[in-house]
Amino acid sequence: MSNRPVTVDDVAKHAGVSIGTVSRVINNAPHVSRKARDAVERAIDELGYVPNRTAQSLAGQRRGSVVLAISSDDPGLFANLFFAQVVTGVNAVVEETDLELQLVLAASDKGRARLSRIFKSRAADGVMLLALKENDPLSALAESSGLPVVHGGRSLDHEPRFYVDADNRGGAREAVEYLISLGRKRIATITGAQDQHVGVARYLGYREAVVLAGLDDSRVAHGDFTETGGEAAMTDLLDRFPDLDAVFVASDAMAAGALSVLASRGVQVPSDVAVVGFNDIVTAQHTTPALTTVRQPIDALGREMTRMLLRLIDGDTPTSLILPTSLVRRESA
Amino acid sequence: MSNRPVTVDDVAKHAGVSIGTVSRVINNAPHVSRKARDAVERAIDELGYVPNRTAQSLAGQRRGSVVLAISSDDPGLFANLFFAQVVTGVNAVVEETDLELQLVLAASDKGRARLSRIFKSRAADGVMLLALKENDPLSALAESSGLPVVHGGRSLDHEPRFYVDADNRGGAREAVEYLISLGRKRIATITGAQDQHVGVARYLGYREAVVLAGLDDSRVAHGDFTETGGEAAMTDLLDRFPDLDAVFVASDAMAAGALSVLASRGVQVPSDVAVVGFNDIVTAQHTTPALTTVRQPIDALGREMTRMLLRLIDGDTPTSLILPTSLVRRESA
DNA sequence: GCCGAAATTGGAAGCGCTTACAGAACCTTA
DNA sequence: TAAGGTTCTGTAAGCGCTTCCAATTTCGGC
Repeated sequence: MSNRPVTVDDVAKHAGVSIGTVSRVINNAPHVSRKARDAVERAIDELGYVPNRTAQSLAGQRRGSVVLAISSDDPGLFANLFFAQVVTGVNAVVEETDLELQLVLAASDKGRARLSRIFKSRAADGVMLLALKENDPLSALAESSGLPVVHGGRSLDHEPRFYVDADNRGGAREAVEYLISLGRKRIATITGAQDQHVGVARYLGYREAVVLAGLDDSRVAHGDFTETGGEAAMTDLLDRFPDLDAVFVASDAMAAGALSVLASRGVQVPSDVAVVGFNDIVTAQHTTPALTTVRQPIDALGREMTRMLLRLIDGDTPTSLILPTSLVRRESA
Repeated sequence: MSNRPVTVDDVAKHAGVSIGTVSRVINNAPHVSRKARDAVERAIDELGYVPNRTAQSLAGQRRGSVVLAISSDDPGLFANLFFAQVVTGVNAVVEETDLELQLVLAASDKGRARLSRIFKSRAADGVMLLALKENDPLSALAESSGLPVVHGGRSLDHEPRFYVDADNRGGAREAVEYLISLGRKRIATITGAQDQHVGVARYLGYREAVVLAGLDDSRVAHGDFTETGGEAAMTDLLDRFPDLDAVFVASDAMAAGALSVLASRGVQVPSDVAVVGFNDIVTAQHTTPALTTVRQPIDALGREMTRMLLRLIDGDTPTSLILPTSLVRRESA
């Protein structure tokens, strides 16, 4: 066992060909005779040769890696099932290629700086960006970098060129229509942050459904997607609209908060007030009562983002995608 | 704006020095005069130069990246808060360096192959391995690769050279001692998979506490860490030991299952039976009643693994770490 | 104001690969 | 069988950087 790793030269020598030929075999480029190819492949096997990615990318034009970047202000945000699931989906597709997956959590300035260096120095073949801040300077940088960039979700200020998003508006609308079909008439909503596209879209879905049914859309409290935010909003709602008979909550976390407020006030769910959440995080199965909610295809989001990025890298021009949601009926509505 | 990225040569020319000097400045190596350093730094600024990582690692000895690998058989496993939190911790430390973080989910053969290529071709400066299978061939490969490797958790068959683990045994023991301090006498346990170190360690902690207190340690049902496994085990326990007054459950997921069985049998928690879980996943706050559980410092696990790896890369010899757990008291005990 | 040692610098040789380019080998056709 | 294509193959020039070495400069002490 030599200590020095095996290189193309070793393979070339062993196979009795030139390094050019070895390289062609590795990249299965044309213009290699059957005989030469066999010899090289045997040599690779016998020597246990593994190409040096670094050298490949320095010499060639592809970097050999894609990055998944999460840009937000909340350092704890990644500790969230949502991202874990996105990563799973991304990985499933990346795994089929020989690309490497690089993760960048751009919650801090350091993280952001790192990401912008990647853009500037084109240190990857492409980037998937989950930009959670509105007006994220990174989005602009990403677009102008010339690197293939796929966005997860949209933002209020700017529709990215290529993105994959869930049908937040449609999902919300479906949820509310379901409540209506249950005979509920005084339907409130707890919205998510209204400075984010997702928050606005779900609110819009609510209004759309309520207004189309000729119902009152004024029972609104604004939340921030967190559990405590949900508690506050539910309390507020109950105080202002004691007559409400259903609530569409723009996230499961907020819904969990809402449920506990409802319970502590002695309000029966779903008999007195029906509750529907959004996201279908695991927790939704364990609330009391189990939460009826809108499921987002999160791993599909990851998968489709990655597929889209790969096509972009290949020079294709994919079209952005809106993934359908689905209502998961449990006990709360 | 030229299209060609700025290189050392450009900087050297602009600063009126040689590329050797530029390189020294970049890597802040000694033997550079104040004057030269200033000139180079100014040039870097003015030109917006960003070193090409690929070239750096090809020329130098460091790769510039570390990998976080999760080796398991369950493709869905990563979609688990545990990993998301580990990643958060890892990222926090990696972010302080100029290393890149590469993620490898080695659940499939492809993933595993990828990981072993990394080992063989030393395509990273080091790897953090969360090997969840016992007897994972990857562990052996990792050790023999000569690359710095830090393990998260231990395995039954083999104590890794460098690892970070939670104090599973001590945490379990503390949980059971707490139940004892509550006056419970007939304490059962639902164990985790007994072919994993973590499962065995928690079981050992249970026995240690129970036996030391002179109580009976025979009320045991084996689970598999899943919710349904917890349900089955709880049912079994209730049938075999109708007199039990407490259960230490080796994971929160199983505890959730146990709680629902308890509820359906009309057993009051905690008055009839006290329940303590392990892990403190988010769900633990939302069960009914809220679950008393042992918290693992998961992000600390990620952080410490990374610190350990960095030291290893620097040529130090760190010592393995066992991180303390803490009991989180909620309503179930 | 001179000497040797130490600090600084430039230049060049790679790192392991890809990719023209040009030459060699092999087929076609007439 | 020779001309004119094709298809292979080897060679060499980089990719952008680090680092070694030798050359140059600087500097303290006499």
